[in-house]
Amino acid sequence: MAKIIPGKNGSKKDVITQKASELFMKKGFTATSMRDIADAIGVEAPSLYNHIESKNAILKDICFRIARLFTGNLRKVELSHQLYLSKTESIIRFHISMMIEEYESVYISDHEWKHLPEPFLSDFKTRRRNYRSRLAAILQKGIDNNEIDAVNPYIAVLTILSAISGIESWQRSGKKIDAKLLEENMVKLLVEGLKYRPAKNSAKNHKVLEEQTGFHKNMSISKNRKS
Amino acid sequence: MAKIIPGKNGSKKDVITQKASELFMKKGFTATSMRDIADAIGVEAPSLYNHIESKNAILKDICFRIARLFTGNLRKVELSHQLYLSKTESIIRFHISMMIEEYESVYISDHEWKHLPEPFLSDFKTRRRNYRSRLAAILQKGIDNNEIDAVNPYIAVLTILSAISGIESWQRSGKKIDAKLLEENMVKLLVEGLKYRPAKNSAKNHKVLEEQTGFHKNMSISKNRKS
DNA sequence: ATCAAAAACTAATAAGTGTTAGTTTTGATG
DNA sequence: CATCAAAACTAACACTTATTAGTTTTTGAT
Repeated sequence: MAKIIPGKNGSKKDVITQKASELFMKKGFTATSMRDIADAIGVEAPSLYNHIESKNAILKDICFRIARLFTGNLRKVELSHQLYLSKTESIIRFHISMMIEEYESVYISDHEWKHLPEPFLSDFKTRRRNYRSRLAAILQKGIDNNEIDAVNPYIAVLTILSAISGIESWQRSGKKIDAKLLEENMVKLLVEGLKYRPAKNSAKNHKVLEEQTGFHKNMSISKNRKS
Repeated sequence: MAKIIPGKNGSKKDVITQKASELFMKKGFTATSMRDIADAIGVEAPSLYNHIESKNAILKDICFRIARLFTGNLRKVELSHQLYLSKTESIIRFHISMMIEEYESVYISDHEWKHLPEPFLSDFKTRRRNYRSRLAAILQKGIDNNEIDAVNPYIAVLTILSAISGIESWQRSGKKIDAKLLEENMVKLLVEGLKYRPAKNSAKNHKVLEEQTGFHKNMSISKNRKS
């Protein structure tokens, strides 16, 4: 009789959750059956129900655990004393490291949350909206403080978060990139884009582009800077 | 007897593909049944097979149509005479406008491609890899040319593409943002992050951050610039 | 060794899946 | 109106789904 062997620091439930995460990520939540999970563990499907409540409950556990981690970090950053740009950067770094260390769970809570059953679905969406608002509020204060350039903070939040959530597909794509290199490059790209830059400093560089290509005419990025 | 009413400029097959796209996006490919699609159109499920080959074929059509559009644009940009930063910007703009105008199809080809049946799955993955490589090559030339700051081009490509693919969740989130505003803000964030900036120009701003928070010590973004 | 609880098993259920076969209805043409 | 193909229908198939019920095996403590 096959059995579930609990890992060093995890219950049998954790073993199931972990194998399920792997499969949810590889095949998607709906396309993964209880039999798939059971097979991967080496056990019959009904046996799983001695440890878990339902397939939906596995998804719920994954999504809400990740949500708690992100919310916990956000609270810590909100209470810290840093410049708003630094707060933003440290949140970005947290997201990246979560994506690297827990990418299966984070991926699932990013991509499969829509299959949560009510009332968890509504709850999750509310928390998600709330998280983004609080992050946008930090950006807004950074803008008011002249640390961050005048962008629409909601668009910036969305851009940043979705940029980071794409790391997963990179993980999977064979060339595993060094984590530190990945983090530094992404932070650079995202934070440089946010930084407030007095107009004079960037004028020189812009000029070059205008002269050579008519850059300013139909595709300037500085034209609508105030909007 | 209910029937499929073809739209102004589309066959009955197009009607099916379009309704299917809506549902694939809202519920996911696997969670959407042929009966769901048929119900949404107001017809019985087997009737669909007078117009389409299979459920998988609907997905295949969606994914490869979008792939063709992106590849077509990329070729055009590659052949154009612009600075590499401008090429990058115009590709970014194309992605954003595709996301706004065809967000259901683009979303599906971004998120549901893994459910493609072979041999289409392998084909799609190859095209995807290829597209990213060509985009990374443009960035690399921009770096060599001192138009783009020295980042890892693969990471930059990934960051940019996934940032843009996140627009969808914004569309859905109620507050539909003005398309032009969205585009300008995203382009600004992403292109500013790429731009080559001689070290001197940004020094002043950096100084402020260092003095106030010890920013440079454990979370500098300029330290590892070479890596 | 005994006994109870935990956890595995088999069997079964009711519902849902994509799809095919065969039949009827529809709509345009002569 | 008659005809014929296009396109709808109903019925059915062969599977798969998550989950429950009931039974047997395993495990660990006495």
